[in-house]
Amino acid sequence: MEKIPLYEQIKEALLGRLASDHWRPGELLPSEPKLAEEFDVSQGTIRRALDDLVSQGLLVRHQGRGTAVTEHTPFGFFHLFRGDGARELPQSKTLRISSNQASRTERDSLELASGKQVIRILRVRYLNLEPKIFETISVSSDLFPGLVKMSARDLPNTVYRFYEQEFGVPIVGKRERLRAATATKSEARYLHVEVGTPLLEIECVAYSHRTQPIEWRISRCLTDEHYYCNPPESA
Amino acid sequence: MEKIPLYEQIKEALLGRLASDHWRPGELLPSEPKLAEEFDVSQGTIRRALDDLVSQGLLVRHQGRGTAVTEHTPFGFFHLFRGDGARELPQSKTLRISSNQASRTERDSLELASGKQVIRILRVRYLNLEPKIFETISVSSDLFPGLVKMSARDLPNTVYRFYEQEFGVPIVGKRERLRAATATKSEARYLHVEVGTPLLEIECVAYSHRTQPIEWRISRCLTDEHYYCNPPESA
DNA sequence: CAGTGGTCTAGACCACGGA
DNA sequence: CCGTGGTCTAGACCACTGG
Repeated sequence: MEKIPLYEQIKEALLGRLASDHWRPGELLPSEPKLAEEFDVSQGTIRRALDDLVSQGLLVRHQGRGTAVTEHTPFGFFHLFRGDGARELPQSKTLRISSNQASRTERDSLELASGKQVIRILRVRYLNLEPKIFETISVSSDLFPGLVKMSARDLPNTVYRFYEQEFGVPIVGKRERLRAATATKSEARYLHVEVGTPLLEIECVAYSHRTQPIEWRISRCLTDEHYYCNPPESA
Repeated sequence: MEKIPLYEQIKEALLGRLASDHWRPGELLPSEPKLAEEFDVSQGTIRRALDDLVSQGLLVRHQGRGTAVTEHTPFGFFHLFRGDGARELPQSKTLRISSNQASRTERDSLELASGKQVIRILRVRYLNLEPKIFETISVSSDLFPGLVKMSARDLPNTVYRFYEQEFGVPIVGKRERLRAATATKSEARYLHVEVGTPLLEIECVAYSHRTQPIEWRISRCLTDEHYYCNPPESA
């Protein structure tokens, strides 16, 4: 028999509601006394559950106002900084959106059954108006119906909010792997550098609640004027 | 007037004892009721302070045993993984230990006054017996008296434990910046690759308690068979 | 077994935000 | 002003560790 603490059960219940869009990002949750009454536990137990979700980054507390679902800023997940430490929001130009049979790597990363389809997005991202990142994104076709028929022009700059608003798929965590690489011919063309220029390769799997993988992404970045920061800069 | 919560004051007090080596790594702290009595607060307040320090990675709890000062494993801070996800401990060969006037970058990173001396350590690190990392380390001469007179042969494989045990300087946090680079002539020689081979450059400032910078390090890594992982793999 | 941390309760008072 | 979360208390019972 498993012995699961009350606050874990409550976390799980709240997680379910968050995942199913029961509350929208930015929306206030019921107050702690309300939740305590609903789950028939003490306020302290509710606090413990909420605290955990806050430290996971899913909720934000505001004294005097309430506890709200986190609104993910475009910055939240972007780890590239300018040499002087300033943050800069990338502009994106989507090159192609296509649908394909998932490759072995895509199936592994996204935990897809063999034979499943994925949607691939190819884009170039600009920092300070200069092309700095060449990026390929893969997501399951099942989770994003109709995405493949979108025009490249209509794909927004930052896709995580878009995933959430258009397809109800929230991105709340990611795991990244970094390597050094060199520019291929096509990357060199898009990034205006020579073939063989060193690039920082960031392979990223983004997760929704409960660690379900949603998106697999490879970003190949020019780091002549930027760097990847861990942990992200405070400012 | 500042209003500082009790648990923050207690954290600060405990932090002071940790920094001054009042308790050794691995050693058990007094129990929660003992600490509560000593600080004249309730056990809950002590728990809150300890919880915070645990989540900072400074303490570890063991139900039924007690709360202990974290012993930092050599793995704790090493973020390079093999392609298959396995962790591997690097072997190190120290090439040179020297003392120099701190450069501008070193002064900035280590928050040193101008004119201060630093000790520089040059080494090559091996993964699976192959040279994979070329590393330069800088620390303040003031904090590590006598280090410069050590033989390169006697410098241990992993230096953070060494800093703590020999000089009473604990490393409890770090900030890393990553870039793509290419091998210089001397790096190419030591790493057995060609000049221009892409390298992952990790610039790292390591901190002791209360965010005092202790060590500045640049690691230039071959990532043909390894990657940098964020967050670190669970296993 | 005694002592530890882990969970949970019920209450108090405070600081802040918005109406 | 009221309702929110933030801090703090005092106590209960449980689960685990060690001798």
